[in-house]
Amino acid sequence: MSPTLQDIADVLKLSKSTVSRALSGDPRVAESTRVRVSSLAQHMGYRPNATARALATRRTNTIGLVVPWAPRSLSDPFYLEFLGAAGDAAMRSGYSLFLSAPDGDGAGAVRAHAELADPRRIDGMILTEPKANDERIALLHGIGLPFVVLGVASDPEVSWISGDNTAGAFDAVDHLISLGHTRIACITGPPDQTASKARFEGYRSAMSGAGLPIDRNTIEAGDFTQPGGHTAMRAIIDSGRAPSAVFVCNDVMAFGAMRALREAGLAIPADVSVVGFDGIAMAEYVDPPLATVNQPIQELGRMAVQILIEQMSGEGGPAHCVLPVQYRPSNSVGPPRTRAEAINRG
Amino acid sequence: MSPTLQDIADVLKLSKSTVSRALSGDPRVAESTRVRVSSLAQHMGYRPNATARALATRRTNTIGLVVPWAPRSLSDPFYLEFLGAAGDAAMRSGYSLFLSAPDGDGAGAVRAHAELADPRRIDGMILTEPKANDERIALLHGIGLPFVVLGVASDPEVSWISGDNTAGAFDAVDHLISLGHTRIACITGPPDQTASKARFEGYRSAMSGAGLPIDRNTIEAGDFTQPGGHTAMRAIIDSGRAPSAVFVCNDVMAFGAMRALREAGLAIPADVSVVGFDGIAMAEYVDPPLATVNQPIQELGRMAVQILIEQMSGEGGPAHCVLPVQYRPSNSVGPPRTRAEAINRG
DNA sequence: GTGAAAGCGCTAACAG
DNA sequence: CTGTTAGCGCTTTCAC
Repeated sequence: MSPTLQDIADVLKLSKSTVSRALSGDPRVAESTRVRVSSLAQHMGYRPNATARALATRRTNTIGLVVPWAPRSLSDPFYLEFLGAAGDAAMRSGYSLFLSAPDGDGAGAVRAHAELADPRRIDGMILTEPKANDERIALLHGIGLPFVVLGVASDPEVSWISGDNTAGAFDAVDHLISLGHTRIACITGPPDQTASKARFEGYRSAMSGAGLPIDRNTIEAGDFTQPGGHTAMRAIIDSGRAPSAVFVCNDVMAFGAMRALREAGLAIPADVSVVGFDGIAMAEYVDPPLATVNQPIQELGRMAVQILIEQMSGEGGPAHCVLPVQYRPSNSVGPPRTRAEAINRG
Repeated sequence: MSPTLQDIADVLKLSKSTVSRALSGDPRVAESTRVRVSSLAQHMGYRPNATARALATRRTNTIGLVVPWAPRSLSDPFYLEFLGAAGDAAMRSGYSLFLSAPDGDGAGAVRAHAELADPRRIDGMILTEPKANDERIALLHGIGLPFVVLGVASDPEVSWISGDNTAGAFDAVDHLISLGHTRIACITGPPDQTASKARFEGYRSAMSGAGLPIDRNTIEAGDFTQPGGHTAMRAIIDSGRAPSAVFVCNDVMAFGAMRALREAGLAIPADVSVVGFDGIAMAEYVDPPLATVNQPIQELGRMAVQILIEQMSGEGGPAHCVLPVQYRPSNSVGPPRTRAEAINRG
């Protein structure tokens, strides 16, 4: 058994109250005893029992995080990176991360959140992939547990942090337009997610800002997975005249789309330019390297934890934080064929 | 405040012990009272306080998991998938996952393990990426905390689970040999990790089994990251005559290697065939699709939890479990150029 | 400055 | 079958 407060108290002939105070830096305890206590504690290898402390203080120093499982099957590197950054930040602030990975449908996810969202188990929670009217948000509000959302939440009372989806999408599409593309397809995320909507809005506004029409046949909803991107791209190709460029709402779907294009015998970017979103490491390593919108993933993780800690301390109102993103061109985009040929002809 | 056992007991004019027993399915309690108790509990929305229970039972129903951070930066989808599967399995068995993501060097990782490995905080632990003489294993043994390793541990007292690294590597390299390759490079993982050694051993034995020499200039150590794979491939290319095939010890390094080959103007597989290891989803979506060794990632996660639960129950000795892997050919491999040309001339 | 005592919510002997 | 009694290890009034 590892030593307890009482063990230390016994040796020093003190009460455990005093030992507790000495260790927690209570100013009322004499400097001399503080020194004696802490050096003995060190010597005995004392480590406070987090469970007992949690029971007494009603604070667990633990943050809950539910990562999306279905249908992404957790294969999106974006989440692993986010998770790592959040975990690291939490640990630095003395918090631990409690992880839940619900399987299956929306109901399963909500249930997982409900199970995890026990104020006696965690002090706060990080939510990902918010939907338009997310039941989970209502649930947490009802419970009264502090939380922060990775992604934009409509309720102004809710704290959230997000990359600038609309601006990033705008920049990406605007670049395509500036290269001369006029027929630009879009593969969106699940329609009910706020990130999907925001990125589509960036696409829409860039298109209409340039006076370009949006052909519904070139808009296809994906599910943020590779197979989803593949299927969506295939549908766009099959729907008739292929676009000269496609804006895909996340990187892993873009990989699927690139594959579909190759299978259809279309070259990237000669026939079709492709742009993704997220800026995961893998994007630089596909062929051709994928143009994408870099999200500050590490920063998102760190800030999410920081905002949550503020929320948990109870001070200040809800925080809404939009982090800038950076469009990063690459060889997956080029001028449309007609234009390219014109240039070649000089 | 959510209701406690005492609240239920008060309403029913029972003692909290009885209520506790009724809820935990103790056979001694009368069927009638059990019904009354559980229906009231349900009605009042009673949820046991995990913290209090943990303090009383000295069991936390929590599993600790440290994911490797540096230098992989958590960008390897293999770990996210493993994490998800383990989390899911844990939850189904009534356990929660406690996550730690140490930053930086080996010392930081060991410290993170030491912090997490508190028997009063978690009941057991899953370790990843074991090294040959891993201090963390000694540490956990010293603490007496049950744990299971993802990867092979040399100490027979330690439970572990692993894909069949050597056989998988052998099959992959053997396939290359059967296509006529004789000069096959190898990019290994960090030399101190057991998985690196085992995969290299598969490579070595396939080569020597076919009577092929191993050229040290074509063996390069990577670090399981994309940039690492890129650098290693570059070094092999620069070292002199390029090999006609390369076996890369994980998929993300293979992506880096493919990029290095392209940058050097070498075609895949016409000039150089590439095989990876792990079977992450992304492998199917690069161009050309990467031949790789499929690990049963989901199964590894599930089994790791299952073995750990057995260890924690104290019954049975250490378990050592090797799961079969499956080599999956794809378009990133083909016959060597000379042979291909010979066939063409046919 | 320090100690005594109560209690966080639950489980686990030990009685009856 | 059920109640009583002790804790699990820590924090936190309230006294002195």
